[in-house]
Amino acid sequence: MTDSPNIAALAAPLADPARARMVLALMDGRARTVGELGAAAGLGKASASEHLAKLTDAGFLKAERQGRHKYLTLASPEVAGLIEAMMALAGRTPARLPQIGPRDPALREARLCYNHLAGALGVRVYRSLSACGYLAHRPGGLDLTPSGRAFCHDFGLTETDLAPARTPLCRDCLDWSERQSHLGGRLGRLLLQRMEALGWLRRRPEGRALIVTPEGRRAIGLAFLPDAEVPKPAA
Amino acid sequence: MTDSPNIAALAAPLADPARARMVLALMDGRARTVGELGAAAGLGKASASEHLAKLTDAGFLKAERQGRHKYLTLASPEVAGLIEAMMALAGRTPARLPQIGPRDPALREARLCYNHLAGALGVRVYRSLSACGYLAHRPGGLDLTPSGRAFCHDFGLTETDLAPARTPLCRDCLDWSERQSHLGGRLGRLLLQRMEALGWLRRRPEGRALIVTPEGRRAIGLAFLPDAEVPKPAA
DNA sequence: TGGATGGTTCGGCTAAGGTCGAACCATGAC
DNA sequence: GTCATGGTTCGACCTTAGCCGAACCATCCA
Repeated sequence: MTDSPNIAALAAPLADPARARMVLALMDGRARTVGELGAAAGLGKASASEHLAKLTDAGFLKAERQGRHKYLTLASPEVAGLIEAMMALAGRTPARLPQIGPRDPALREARLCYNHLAGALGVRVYRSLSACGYLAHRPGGLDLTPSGRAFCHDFGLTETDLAPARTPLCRDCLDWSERQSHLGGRLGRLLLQRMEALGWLRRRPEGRALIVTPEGRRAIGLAFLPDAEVPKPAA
Repeated sequence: MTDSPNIAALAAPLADPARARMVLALMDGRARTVGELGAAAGLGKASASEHLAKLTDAGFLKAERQGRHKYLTLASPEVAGLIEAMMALAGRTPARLPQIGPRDPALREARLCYNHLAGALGVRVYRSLSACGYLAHRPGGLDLTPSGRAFCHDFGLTETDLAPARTPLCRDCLDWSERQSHLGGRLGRLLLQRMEALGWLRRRPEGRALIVTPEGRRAIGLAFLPDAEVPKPAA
């Protein structure tokens, strides 16, 4: 009777509004304490603790103790990917309201998705890299081409950054607000870090929205095609 | 306070085991009546009706009346895709049990995913088409190349089959048991239909598993590479 | 050592929702 | 018209689980 994968067990932890808000609050990839997440969800300590225990038991969250604090993060990029995918679908289901995507324009333009860049800017980077032949799309996922590798070097990434490792270098991630892919995986994280180091982007103390600095706006305009054509199938 | 997309509202309908079983029962793309789905979930008429109303309200299912029957199907390929993605993730979360993928080997080899071919065979077809340069992967999705178009003609598909339309011709679908992509979209459906017409595959009256006929096994061995290499990024 | 603070556990309250039988409504068959 | 049947609605029961205050435990600080 129960030979099927337990979708229900996977969905149940997310089915509570308070828990969903907590998970969403972690979508910027940063770690939060129990108290912070409880406050974000409008709960007391007790409820927050129970909810978070449920989420970690279900494998959505990972906990790490530091002194008397307990820091919670999303358990894996796969989890983050599922959440973004659900957001993308949730945005379209409410047939009653045209409320598509985030209201906050800053969130639409550039935001953190777990640990990489998302939003219109993330999609633009992804499309530009694809159009220039820096990313190769294959069935299982995504590869950095040799020319892409060269581009990354010019961009300031090191050999060791791009070395093969256990986790995939490139990864597709469906963008919630744009309904297109942006770049995740280790490379997504590295590019974001580099852009921060270059002063193009800055994180806000709160929230997932990223600040695009004036020089960042200029530099990105030069480095990435504004509305890249998708590579055409070979003739 | 509720400025975030309501993940919870999306997850809640799936969070009940009975409802999850019903949705899973529809993953073969066929339509079922309320009574059939209730029986599949082990429920009475009353409960089945209520659950199914909830699922259709949430946008997961689509209902169509025929006489005194009410036929339910999955609402869209997007929904089917989310379910398969959740199955893929649910298969890995139970850190306690190594229960990966379906127990039924027939289900592993070839099965219906909504309306196209999934399982090891579906992945093989997908990889072979990609390796032969028939499918072009681009950021937003997937395209049929001119040579792929020729292949489809040889395979027995018509011009009108492959004509542009509102719904995408090709679509990635993450395979639950294989953890790789297989081919969805209109082309996925057409290929499956063609394979059935050729007598390569047969549907079972019950369940999602497909029967691979002996001649089908032979023909598929000739038509599709057994373990195709993934196309390498351009040098 | 004592106090402040973050987190967990416990107990009790309450609301939500799943289940079923029974009544009811519609459709189709005779 | 009458009956059988698929589906929905209603009412009652009961379990689940979310919520909080209070007690408790652990850690850090003074």
